[in-house]
Amino acid sequence: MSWLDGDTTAGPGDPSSGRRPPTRARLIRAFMTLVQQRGYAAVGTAEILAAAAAPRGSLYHHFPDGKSGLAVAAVEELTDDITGALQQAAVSKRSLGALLKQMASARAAWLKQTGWSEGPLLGVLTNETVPHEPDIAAALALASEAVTGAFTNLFIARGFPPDVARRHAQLARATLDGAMTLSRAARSSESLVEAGAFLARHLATPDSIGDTP
Amino acid sequence: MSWLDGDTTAGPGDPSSGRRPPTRARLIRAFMTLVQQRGYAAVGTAEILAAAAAPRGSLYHHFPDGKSGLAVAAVEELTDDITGALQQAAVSKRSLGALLKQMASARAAWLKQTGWSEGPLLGVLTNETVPHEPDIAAALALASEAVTGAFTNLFIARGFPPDVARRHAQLARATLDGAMTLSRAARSSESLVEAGAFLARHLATPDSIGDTP
DNA sequence: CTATTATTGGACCAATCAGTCCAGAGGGAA
DNA sequence: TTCCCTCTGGACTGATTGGTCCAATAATAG
Repeated sequence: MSWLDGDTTAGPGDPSSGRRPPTRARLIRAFMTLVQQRGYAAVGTAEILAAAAAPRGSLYHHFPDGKSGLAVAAVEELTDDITGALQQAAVSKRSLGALLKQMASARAAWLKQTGWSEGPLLGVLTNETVPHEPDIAAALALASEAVTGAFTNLFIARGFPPDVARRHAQLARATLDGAMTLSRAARSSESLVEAGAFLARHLATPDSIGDTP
Repeated sequence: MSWLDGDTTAGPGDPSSGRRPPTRARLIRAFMTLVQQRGYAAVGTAEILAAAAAPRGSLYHHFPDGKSGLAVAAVEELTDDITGALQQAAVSKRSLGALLKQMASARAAWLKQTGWSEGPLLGVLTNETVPHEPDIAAALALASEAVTGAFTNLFIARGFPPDVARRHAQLARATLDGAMTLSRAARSSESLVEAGAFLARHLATPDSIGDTP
């Protein structure tokens, strides 16, 4: 449940004792970290290569499409991380309110710990690439649907009817991601904490819906 | 109430009949539009200059700090637009629910109209510049506080106690901004429409709070 | 008018960008 | 060994980056 704990950089790639992850995985991790800090366009390939301790040839060997191909792979891997964590959450015994609060506080802790230097990867990629990078935009659309679907399944597993579950999923995602950016701008957890409390209060119980007119 | 209607590019600068706005204003508007489309780092000064039909010398005359100075000015101007619109909304006679719904649907209409090619300016700037552009980050922190304050005043004007008003302000901002990015990724208004409906339902009446333990 | 300041127009620069290319290291399989 | 293929290492390139500099041109003041 690494993503629920707010850690995007752990992941697999470290199967045995102290072996270094393969180059491809190191490139993806370096890309994620740097883009979370400063966005897609501001991060150069040279910097990614340095952070991953990989030569230039390896980047274009593993990702023939270059930087944008690396972005697509990173989006896909992050999607797997997130949906995996949400699946685990769905089958866990924790209450919905506790889960939503934990999602918010985990992100708040991560932001604070990194000195507000890292932000939401899918969000920044969306706002930087949707109009003019069709490959990345397509990957983001798929990722968005997958994550919303995983959130929806979580709400369904907690007893909501599918249509309500999906709307609550959209809400939870929007509020958490938005609060993350606001917290970053203000360098304060206030927004994220309030978001978690609010979601736990209003989305946690099926009978609090009140929108069947 | 241009910002409530989702139009960020209108603004002043056109006082008399058909006079062209002065260079400084044109630079800011060009910057806003381009950054909303593709982010801060991906937009070059040459492109901004071309869009504003201004020579290079003018940029560094009006903004001695260059691109980052232009960003700070754009953030300040957008902040004024937003807080002005919210002040008007606060003194208007419209219901809170109607206002929140309108904010969401105005953004949805704007996104759709531009082919999902423009996004939230403050959000993308936050996630691109906070760790390594101190001037812009400072402007964003001020802007964030000002906008949250304006939202808070709106809730206070509708009868909420100050502390609840501020928390609802954080919530409304986070949810609307987050939903905007999600809508952009999915190229669908679904998320924004749901966000507006949800906020109108849960933040509109003072007695729906239920959080005084 | 002249003097002064504000603004424009654009040539120019060093640094950096993403991407290309290829020689060769490494490691199984035969 | 030899063959084959994956992967690495890094030199190189043309385009573009943000920024500097200054002469030419309004615009305003006296």
